[in-house]
Amino acid sequence: MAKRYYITTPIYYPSGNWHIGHCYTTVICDALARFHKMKGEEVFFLTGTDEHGQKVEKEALKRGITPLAFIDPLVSELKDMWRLLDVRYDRFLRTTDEDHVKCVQGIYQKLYESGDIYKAEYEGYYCTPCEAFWTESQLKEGKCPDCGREVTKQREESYFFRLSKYAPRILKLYEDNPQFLQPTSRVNEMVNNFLKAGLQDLSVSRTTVKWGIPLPFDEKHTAYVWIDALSNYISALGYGTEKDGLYRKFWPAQLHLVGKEIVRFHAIIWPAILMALGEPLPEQIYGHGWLLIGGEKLSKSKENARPELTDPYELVKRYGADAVRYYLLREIPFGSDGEYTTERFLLRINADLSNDLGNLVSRTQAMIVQNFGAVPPRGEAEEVDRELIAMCEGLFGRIDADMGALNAPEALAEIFALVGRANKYIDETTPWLLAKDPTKRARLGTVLYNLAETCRICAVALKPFLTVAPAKILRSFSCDENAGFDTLKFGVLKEGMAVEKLPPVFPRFDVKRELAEVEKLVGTPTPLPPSAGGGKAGLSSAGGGKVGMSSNGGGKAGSERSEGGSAHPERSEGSPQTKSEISIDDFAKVELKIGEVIACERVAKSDKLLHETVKIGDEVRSVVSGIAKFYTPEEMVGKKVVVVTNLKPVKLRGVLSEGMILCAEGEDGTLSLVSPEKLVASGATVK
RNA sequence: CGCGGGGUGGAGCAGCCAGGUAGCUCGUCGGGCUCAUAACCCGAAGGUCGUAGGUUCGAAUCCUACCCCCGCAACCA
Repeated sequence: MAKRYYITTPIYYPSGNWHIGHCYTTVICDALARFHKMKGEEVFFLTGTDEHGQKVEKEALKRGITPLAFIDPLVSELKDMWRLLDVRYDRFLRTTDEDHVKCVQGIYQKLYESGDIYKAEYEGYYCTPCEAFWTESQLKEGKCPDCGREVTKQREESYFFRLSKYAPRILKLYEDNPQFLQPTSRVNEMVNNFLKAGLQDLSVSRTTVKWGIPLPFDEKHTAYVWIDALSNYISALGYGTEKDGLYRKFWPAQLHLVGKEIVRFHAIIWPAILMALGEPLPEQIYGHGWLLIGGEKLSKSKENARPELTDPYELVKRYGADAVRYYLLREIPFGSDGEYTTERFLLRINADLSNDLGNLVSRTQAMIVQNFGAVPPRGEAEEVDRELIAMCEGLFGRIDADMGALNAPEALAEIFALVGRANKYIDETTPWLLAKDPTKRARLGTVLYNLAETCRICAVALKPFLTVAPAKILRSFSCDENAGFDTLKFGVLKEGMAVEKLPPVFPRFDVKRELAEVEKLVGTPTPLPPSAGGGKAGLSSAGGGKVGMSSNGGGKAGSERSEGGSAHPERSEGSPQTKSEISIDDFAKVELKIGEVIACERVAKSDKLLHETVKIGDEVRSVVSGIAKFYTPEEMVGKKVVVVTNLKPVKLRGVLSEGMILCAEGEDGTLSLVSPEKLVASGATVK
């Protein structure tokens, strides 16, 4: 029986902001799935969406539509994105799918009956703004650990999962099984942060959220979104139903690939649930790093942030699925965070795909077509040939080892080492000289055969990673584009097979021109880092935004909230510093007035915030600003400042802020207040 | 003493766990080649491996202390 391989992505929370981070996780999984399929294994690749929870409920309510009406378009967008990137999953699970809902209910029922889920009063502390319950031990100095605001004691009825009971077994699991959680640094994180302190029983139901799965034994309660979400890994296979053939075949999974921010749920809660159910545990949880967007890291200075094109749709449209897949699989250092910039992207695909691989195919095919018209006969191998052939023969073993360690960048490096070797081989054997000497025709044939065969082998090896070009290359050598890894040996091409000269498989991009166009597309021009570009007056404060790779959505790690992953609110259209052109009407939406600071104090337990009382005409407002590092409360008093007066009020550190004071931000991040040049009465309009 | 990651030629990184000539990609400079997508091949320059001690015949690697950067916790409206 064929070996089986079950691999999953997290299920994604439909926030309406599908970004390149989602692509990263999913493309790696897709490459792994394809790789194992090509090895002849039976593969099941699962992805999907996590659709329940308070946040969706609220968003839908806000729009006056049903949750599903809100979610459906987002889900089809996501599926479109996978189609664009040639991601081929075996199932796309939505947590609103009927079979999933039934399965989750079954899980609750079973755990309830076994006593692992029990009903209790949740005497907790409620933080109204966060809508979160906290236990006494979770509080920080008696305040909400999430936002630091006051909490009130309340009781809520809730069902609990006996997570505490499983802590020792989970610790032992890590010890006995170093492969279970990777990279190993994550193990320390789990052990130090959570397990050592001892686990609390986990509240696994909500009465405040309606958009979710009702508990079978108590309809007033809705399933906790993380239990709902995690269950997808087995519900997708029909766990607990009569049709559990897939489950029996594929469970336990070989790999749950997740972003590092949700490792905790996968490495602690999920195994505990499976233990409680008496089911086998997945073989491995891998917590990958994040893709950082924009900017050449550096300090806090946000001036270095460059506008980057990161919209996956745009990227694929512009550069093709292969280029995007290649970059994601090749450039991000394995296991750690990586950084995306348009420039690096372009340099990478130009250097590897166009210059090395595409050009190798071009020159090989050109010479074959010019001199033979088809695959030439293969003669006696010389020393140089043998070196190339040996490298071809050993290729599969090397990439198999790399992929076994989930190391796609290294596997690709191996393939491109062979591409490089072949380019060098051309210089060593100088086929264009051989072609001029009729007595060397046999040797020429051998050289070109070796090159053609190397091209074919590289194409086959690249198939899990790239989905367009390898097939094209294989067809142009009259080879089966569906070939598996069993063809990764030297000598498969036969004399006389037709060879077609392809147009450039990967056309080169003019980096300078692309960068300029991307800037135009995304917005503001790039301030050259070393130049004295000066500061920017900005409403915006976020710099190079970080994009969470694959937030599963059920709230940030460490919190008990059910509100759902807002892991990447920073990036809206384009990059934060990049504004597109607007009309005067758009500008008119912002109401700016002159205000006078009449009182100012630090915000308690905050190192960045000042709380100003600002007089704007007859009105007095409370405003909080993140400028404590640059201005003392004393010097603020009496200042005339520009205030955005129609901004939606928010609470920062528990203090109400009813506006924003404009500042210019210097190159080093220093903030400087913007003030009227001449004497103007407070309340005056700024336009 | 909150948790975690990191500091290696101009840029991005590997090497560290198991100490033994500091390596890769890109960039720069020089040369070669003309089959090829101004691509390809060769060579060179460029490094106090964050700092200071220690262990050792020998330290980027092991130990100790310290400095700096980033992320999270927990705040830039």
